[in-house]
Amino acid sequence: MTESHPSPTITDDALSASAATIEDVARTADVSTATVSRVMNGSGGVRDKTRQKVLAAAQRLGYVANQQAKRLAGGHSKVVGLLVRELSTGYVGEIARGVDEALAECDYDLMLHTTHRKETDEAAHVMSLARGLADGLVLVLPRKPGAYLQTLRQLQFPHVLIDHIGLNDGSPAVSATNRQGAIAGTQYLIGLGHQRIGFITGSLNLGCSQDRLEGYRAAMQIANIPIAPEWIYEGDFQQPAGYTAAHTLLQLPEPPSAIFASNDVMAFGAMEAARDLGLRIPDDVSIIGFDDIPQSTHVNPPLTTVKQPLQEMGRVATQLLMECIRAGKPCQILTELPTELVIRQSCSAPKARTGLAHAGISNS
Amino acid sequence: MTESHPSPTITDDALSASAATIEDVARTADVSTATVSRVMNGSGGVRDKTRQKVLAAAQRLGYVANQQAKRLAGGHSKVVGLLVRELSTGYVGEIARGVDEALAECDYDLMLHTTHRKETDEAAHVMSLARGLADGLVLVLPRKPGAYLQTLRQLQFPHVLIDHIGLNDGSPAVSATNRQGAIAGTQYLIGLGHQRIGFITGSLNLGCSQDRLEGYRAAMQIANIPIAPEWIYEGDFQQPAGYTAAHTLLQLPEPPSAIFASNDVMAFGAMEAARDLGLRIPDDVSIIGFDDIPQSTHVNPPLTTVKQPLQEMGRVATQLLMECIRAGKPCQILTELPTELVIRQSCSAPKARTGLAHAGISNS
DNA sequence: TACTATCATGTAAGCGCTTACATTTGTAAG
DNA sequence: CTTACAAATGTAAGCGCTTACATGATAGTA
Repeated sequence: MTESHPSPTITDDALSASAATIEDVARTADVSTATVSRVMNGSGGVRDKTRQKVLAAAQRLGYVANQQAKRLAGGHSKVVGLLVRELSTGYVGEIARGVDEALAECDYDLMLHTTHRKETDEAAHVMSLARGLADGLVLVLPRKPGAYLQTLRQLQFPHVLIDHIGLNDGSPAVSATNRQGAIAGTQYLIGLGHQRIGFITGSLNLGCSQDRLEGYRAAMQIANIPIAPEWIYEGDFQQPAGYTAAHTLLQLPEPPSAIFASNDVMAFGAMEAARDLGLRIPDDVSIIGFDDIPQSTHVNPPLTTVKQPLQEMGRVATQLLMECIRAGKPCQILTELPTELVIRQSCSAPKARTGLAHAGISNS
Repeated sequence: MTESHPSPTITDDALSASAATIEDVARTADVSTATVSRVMNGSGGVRDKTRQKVLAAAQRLGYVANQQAKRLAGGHSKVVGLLVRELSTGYVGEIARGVDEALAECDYDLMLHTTHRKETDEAAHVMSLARGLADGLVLVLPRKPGAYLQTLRQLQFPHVLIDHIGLNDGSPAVSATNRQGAIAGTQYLIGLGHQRIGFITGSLNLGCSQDRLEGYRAAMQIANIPIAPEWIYEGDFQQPAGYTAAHTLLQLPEPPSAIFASNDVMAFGAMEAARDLGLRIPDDVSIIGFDDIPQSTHVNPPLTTVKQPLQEMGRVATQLLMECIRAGKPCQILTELPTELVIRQSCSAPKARTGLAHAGISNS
């Protein structure tokens, strides 16, 4: 296709430019392709002298096996697919990093697919990954897994979910102790003396959002603090939602003295809103997040948050996946990794607030 | 290997569990595989009635083409490889995002490979991507491209470099106007009244680092300000280096009143160092970065920086790549995208000259 | 009605590899 | 020096797809 016209350097091309196949190596080493394959894959049963010969030939020709052909012929592709929503937030980045590291250890490659592109294609892409491209799949916070999860299971295709919607539908999954984390965060706030605590939820169609909300509720109930309905604001894990939520909450007749955002990104939004309203953090309002993404250390003030071991989640999920691949079928395990309260400087005991005298409407 | 023993549910398996092949579809639709292929690829020359029949069959069987086979048989894999160092810094994330978006538009998939794993394997992986896995390659800040870049060119394998080491060795590349950016940043500092300006370089084996350093030098020279050798500190683009550098610079007998870090991450380190030394930013020391990664807005104070259009670089590189793929060979283009000074709050006039120097800023 | 163009389909040869199985070679025992 | 068996190697059949080419169907023309 690329090279059809005769060129004066055909011989050269054949030797260097166009890629060497297993057959070229076989010919050069004067053995069969089977032997070359055996040598390249270390399958044994090859005399040492022959092995050397083949290795030398491969080296000389710069032979690199064609992965597609390899996979097609029944081998493994040494690729696992990673399905994420997008890569801009630190959240996914951290998970991806964990996945990548675990993969590196077993010499696998990563096929990344972001679903924020077109929601509709998600299923098609998953299937295409499963149908030949990858040996396994890690799905982070899948959007609409209903469409393919069952197929994946039917196909016995190795896959692991991270932060799945929460239904135990038989696929292995790893997540964090969301409920416990939310309880810890809320109790910390309560311990500081807060009574009126606002809560910004994540997308409520996600299991983890539900769990966090529930944790908040549980902690409040344990402390015997009734929750005013208007304290709970439905967000979507995006910064603007955090901003709007906090903006609304803080202008309530009796505003909360602390705000618990279901993830750090929304907490950032909340901080922005507070600042725009002329409120100091944590003096006028305490803000706590969830996730502990890298940025959390850098914001001003550094954000107190419930740490999710993101990287480790990726890592564990991948290791689980490798086991599935080895076993040739999904292993039905649900793993929960512990969350941990990371105390930084965005929370303090509540103080009498001066009020909203000057709501400076300045945006950079 | 996995399934060799006869199972009692063979028929069931064939129908639902094990994946449908083109042959299954052909049989179901009562046509040849060639026709199915033509339908699935929209190659035309199929009667409408037949098309419907095939489509229906495919639908019913849940048929998804096997990419490996497709690619092997001469088609395109619709995959491009993305080679990056790591994914933790926002820098790569932004680029990857641009790449991903551009890819989404042409319905390509992304194969991610991080080189921070093992430097030695870089070449092998590149070749394995080139040998079948991908249709093209985007290389971000490659470590040791010498080993394979030439091969890639010889193979006429479509590839584009981002932030390449700077040698114009014939591969298409996109980068930012590093020199110009550094000049702009330095001149901004000078305009504020700074004379003693420290500079933290990136890894000096990288072209972009050289260019930025050179830009700094040029701007200083233009302003006729001699540079004390100790003002220039060699960093490596990592936060700790920024910390150490600033820590050292700020404890000089005559410390600089401003520090220009070659990337934002090092600027964050510098800010940390300044704070640890009890210095206020920007009152006691001005700090400026390079890149404008997402975090830069969130740090305290928000970082003034030279923006590199990271996302766009990824996007442009990808578009370039698609052209190469279409053309079937690398197009020799060097693209430079403009940098832009983003003024936030980490720089001000030096303390000693407060009030005097605010005039020279040309940016409204 | 017979005879071409023209279009729709089928046929089959690979793509580069793995692997079960067949064949050859080497070797130790009879 | 056979004989038998294990180890090394070769043979060839796919894996699921694309695509040049062959074939059959359809329709237009004389």
